[in-house]
Amino acid sequence: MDLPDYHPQQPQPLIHHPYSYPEDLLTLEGSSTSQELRTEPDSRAESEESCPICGDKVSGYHYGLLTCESCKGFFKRSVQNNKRYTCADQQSCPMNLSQRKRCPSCRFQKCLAVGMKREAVRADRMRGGRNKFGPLYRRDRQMKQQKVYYQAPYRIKMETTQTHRPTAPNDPHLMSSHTSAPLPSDVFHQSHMYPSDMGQLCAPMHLDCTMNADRVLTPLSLPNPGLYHGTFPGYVQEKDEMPFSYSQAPTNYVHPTPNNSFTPRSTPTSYPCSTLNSATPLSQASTQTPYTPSLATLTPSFLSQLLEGEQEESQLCAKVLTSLQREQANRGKHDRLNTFSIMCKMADQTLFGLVEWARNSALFKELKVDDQMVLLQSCWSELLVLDHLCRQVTYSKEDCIYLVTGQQIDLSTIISQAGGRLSGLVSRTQDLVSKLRAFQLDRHEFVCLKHLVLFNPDVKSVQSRRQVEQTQERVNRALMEYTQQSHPRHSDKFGQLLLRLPEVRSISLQLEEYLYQRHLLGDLPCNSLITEMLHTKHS
DNA sequence: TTAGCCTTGACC
DNA sequence: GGTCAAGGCTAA
Repeated sequence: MDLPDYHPQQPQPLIHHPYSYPEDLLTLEGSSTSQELRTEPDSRAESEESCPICGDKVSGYHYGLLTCESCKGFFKRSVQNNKRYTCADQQSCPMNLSQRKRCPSCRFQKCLAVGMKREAVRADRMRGGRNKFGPLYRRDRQMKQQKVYYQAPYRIKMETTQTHRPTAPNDPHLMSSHTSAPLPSDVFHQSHMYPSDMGQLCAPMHLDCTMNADRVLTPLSLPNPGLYHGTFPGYVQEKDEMPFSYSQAPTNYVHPTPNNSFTPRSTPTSYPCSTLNSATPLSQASTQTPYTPSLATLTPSFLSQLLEGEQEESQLCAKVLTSLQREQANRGKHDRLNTFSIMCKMADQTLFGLVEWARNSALFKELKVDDQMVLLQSCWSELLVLDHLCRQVTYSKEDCIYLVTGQQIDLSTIISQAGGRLSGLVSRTQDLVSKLRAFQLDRHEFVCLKHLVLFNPDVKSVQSRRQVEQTQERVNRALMEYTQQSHPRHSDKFGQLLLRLPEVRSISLQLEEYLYQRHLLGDLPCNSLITEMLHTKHS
């Protein structure tokens, strides 16, 4: 498999500099064997570190971070001469020691992306002396000397900005050991509604639960996190891993406040139109054929019930964390998951949650099991993308990506460390996040979009096509009525939302393609639902 | 144009 | 006076 931005033959450099990085490019783009390439923290002198731009030997701090001499010179020339480069390709050229000269555009972009500062190039060209970054360089050096290496059972090798601590799981399933708690992989097993081949795909992982349920992931803290650059994580980062420790969840902990005024998932919904009070029960309504839209009688209850099936973010977070902790606990000290694998596991657990969500949907339950299967098989990646979008719009800060585990990662970090293919995917998704933010999308609308994606009558081999079609029309109508009433001044919001769905579809297809290629390279974790979904589709 | 080496000068 | 991160020089 030829991945233009993936170069396993050229191990990417191990890096560490004051502004945050995944310790190695392999964490996001590398193969699952990347751990073999890593060295122990602080085992190398600063001069032996690798340039975050090209991987060459670092010669010192230059314009904000540790870089090699050539990238220092390149950046200086570019800024001093006000260069404007153009990439002849797709702005995703590989950047390493042998290829750094090929595309100055991508090189300069990477310089900026990893944190080199234009303002450190002196306008007056005065030589010598110190610049304003001196204290920052000093502090970074001090931090490098600290050998704080927390022995957490689970580490994520990526610069993150913790924005909240998830609530402790209150789901009794999560509190108990694996002997009694159904693993997420049992979602299919327990349903007994899918053919055996589907069930076999999701064999339990037999993981031990080694952590207390009331422990949560928290970042290590530094005395003066505010002293650092905005992208700096604010806590000690080892060269090759981003440590997390477990600590007791504070009793007064509150889940992060959504970025906008969303109605919490579990909170009873209110509607802008007071006339929308009576409701047709979902089960009754779904049996109506043909569906006759009735604004005054259907929408509120219909939307409420759609929302009822939504999973609490804190519960999902706890589930994912528990699963990851089990996984790590089951692994040896030298067999830790790399970041890409951790991301896959997160996505996998999220997908289990989405399958569970669909299964709990009253509308979905009314479909034949075979139809349920083909619909889920068709739209799983779209649901993942929508779920991700919802999380970003609700919780993430600008220029950050909010993980299901509650951690935030600077977008620049991801873009700079991921290969072109993945960073392109991330950028595309972020563009969509921005658009949805502008629309002030709320949870009602998201849940409608999820249902619209799920109930796709165009899926091949759907038997009860008419039923799927009617449900989709019904959700469609509910969304339209809701947007008209909740945003009367934005008359076209409904249409604008629907226009985003092809982009969701396109991103999801790109995601599938990317994941499948990584799967062929052996980078995807075994026994994952995502892998099986990919297999089914490609078979 | 690149990149390795040199010079400079404020800060410690 | 040493350090080191700026800018400058120059061979390739």
